[in-house]
Amino acid sequence: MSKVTSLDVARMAGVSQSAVSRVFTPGASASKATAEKVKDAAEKLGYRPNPIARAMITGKSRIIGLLVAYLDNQFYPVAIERLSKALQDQGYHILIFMTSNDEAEVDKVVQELLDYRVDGIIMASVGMSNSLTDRCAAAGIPVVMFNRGQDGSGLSTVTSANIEGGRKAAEFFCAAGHTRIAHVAGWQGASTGRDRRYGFEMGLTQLEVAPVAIVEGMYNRDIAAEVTRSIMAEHNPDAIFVGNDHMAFAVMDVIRNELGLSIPDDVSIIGYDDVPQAGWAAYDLTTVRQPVNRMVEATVDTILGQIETPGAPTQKTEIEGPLIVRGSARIPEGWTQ
Amino acid sequence: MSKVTSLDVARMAGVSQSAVSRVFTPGASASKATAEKVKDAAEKLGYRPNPIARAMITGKSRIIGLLVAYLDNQFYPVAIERLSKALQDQGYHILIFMTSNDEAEVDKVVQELLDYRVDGIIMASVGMSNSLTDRCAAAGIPVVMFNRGQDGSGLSTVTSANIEGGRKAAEFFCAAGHTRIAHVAGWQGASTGRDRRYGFEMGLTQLEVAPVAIVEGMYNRDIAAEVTRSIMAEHNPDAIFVGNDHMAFAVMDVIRNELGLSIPDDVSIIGYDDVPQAGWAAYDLTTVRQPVNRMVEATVDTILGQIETPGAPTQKTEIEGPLIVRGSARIPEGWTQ
DNA sequence: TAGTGTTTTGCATACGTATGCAAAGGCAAG
DNA sequence: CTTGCCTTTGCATACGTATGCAAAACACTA
Repeated sequence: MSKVTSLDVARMAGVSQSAVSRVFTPGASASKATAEKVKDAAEKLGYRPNPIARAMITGKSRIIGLLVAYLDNQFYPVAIERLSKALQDQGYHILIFMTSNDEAEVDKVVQELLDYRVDGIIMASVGMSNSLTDRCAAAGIPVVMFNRGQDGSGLSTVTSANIEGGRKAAEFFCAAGHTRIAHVAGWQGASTGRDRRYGFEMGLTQLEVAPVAIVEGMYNRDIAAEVTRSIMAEHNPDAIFVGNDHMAFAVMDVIRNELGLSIPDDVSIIGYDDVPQAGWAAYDLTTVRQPVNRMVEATVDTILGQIETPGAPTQKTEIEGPLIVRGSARIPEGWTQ
Repeated sequence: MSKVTSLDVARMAGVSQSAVSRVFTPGASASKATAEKVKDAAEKLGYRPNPIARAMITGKSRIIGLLVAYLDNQFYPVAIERLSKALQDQGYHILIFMTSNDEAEVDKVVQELLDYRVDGIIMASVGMSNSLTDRCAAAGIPVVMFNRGQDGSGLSTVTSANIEGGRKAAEFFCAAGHTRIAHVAGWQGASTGRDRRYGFEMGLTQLEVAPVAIVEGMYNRDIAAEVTRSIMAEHNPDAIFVGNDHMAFAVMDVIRNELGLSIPDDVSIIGYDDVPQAGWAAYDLTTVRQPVNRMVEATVDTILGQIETPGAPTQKTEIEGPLIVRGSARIPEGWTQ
């Protein structure tokens, strides 16, 4: 039974409870001798400090709350895996919550996280009401938005260079000589969706090409498939930039298997994210990579920085990702970059 | 600042701190009148009970530890999403850990969970040393293995009917007239891998068919691809049963894109799990479904049951799943089931 | 040896809640 | 009005640790 407390250890080692506490508290003063005695006794009794009691005193739980909206888009499982490992290495633990993007639900969940006195909150592709960001700030709990910006909130964010990424897709299509270009955009309620679209449109404009269609796919597979059917029927595009890989797979399925067209001979496709499946032979998707590793690294650095240095300024990190050229989009002649 | 305690509420409501506590403790006695006063005051002050302090007293944290090994196999993200939502609905929270299947690492992580006094542990496709199961039992912390059996451990398990599933694949292949049948098995260190293989072999034996090859794919995409190349070169099978969908996609990629063969004309493929991608047009995979919803339901019921009724017997739940017939395997004539 | 500065140690208390116990209150039957 | 029973309430304490404070031990110099 693991009911052994610091007091038991103290008695066995012949010291006070405070001494035991200090031995297990990094940065507290304890002589070499007592540390030895205490560690021995602790070992013998199988003592381990109780994190709950510790959190009670210090107000620090060494727990980080993680909110995630989607798990069907492979990008997030991968990111979570990395995040989780990185934080574990730093001695933090993750309290995970699945939530929709419904504001009321998010607020409820965040409130629970605040109750738990988590040391920080990471929101993966989830938005947060302003009243709630205020509450977090008031409680001194740092928040980092992963793969999502939030204007005017003063929160730290980590994203890829979405505008630039959208522009890259536009340039690649134009360089390959496409003229009937469409865009199945991500949810316009999210900054990623807006930025990629904006960058793409801007890129086309600069090259003096007008898109034949831009429709919203909501980052949802079924909706993406549905709008693809309409776009193809109504505008017959020869190139489609899709707001993320997850939707791009649906778009490709419709084009190849329902319409019997060939990719990239009839239609070129570019996605966004570079999830693992994008590299699988069945899709072989040309896509703008979001550098998960570096995004995770930045997220962890940011949140730990703010935890350890309260009052540190928030950071907005934007990480550039390359266009990964595979076989789903026609390759411009002489393309080297 | 959310530093308002039950004492503050008590003062405002003109009652004792105990009264406040009782109002917020389901099943404690409090009169209608004081409940009213207390709730009003709490509302006004923005009071919320501190779960940490509560856990300190009761020894119950309302946190459940979740260990996961893989997230690249889509089956687990989906399961986690369901698990998470179901437990949230019951007022539990999830502390999630990513871990390899390395025993030392698992033990370390579980020890941390024990430190946190979690109310229960769910292990998704992860094994646990016997010394550790003993420790959990001693600490009175129930453990449920999700999608993994563990012989002789006395732990509760929730799996699908893997042996039966393997047999279904064998019968389907034989009914379709396949004669050169192979199996890319899952990791034989896991009960799922062993059971599916055993059921498959048994099914073939009963129909008096001998497999041309059985090799281990380790539930790993790259390894599965590699063994597929060997199998195809050496044994030229006309049907392959693959230990899970995740590997099956790799197998299909190799067969279609590297070898230029047709599925199912040249080779029939059956997978296991029925992950969302299996239904996507690019793969259209015939597969044995693991009924995630019911498995999650059983897992939640089991663990909550054991939490609420300490000393309740462990349960081994096995849930049968149907063969989902799609286009990746030749369909036997007159197949109706 | 005395004196000074630096560690180390123990004591006591605090963190925010739940709960056993006994006192107080409410209500109905006699 | 008393008796008895059930409900509600407050008091006090406990959970397991961290930490400010002052006493004690130590190290070193003069």
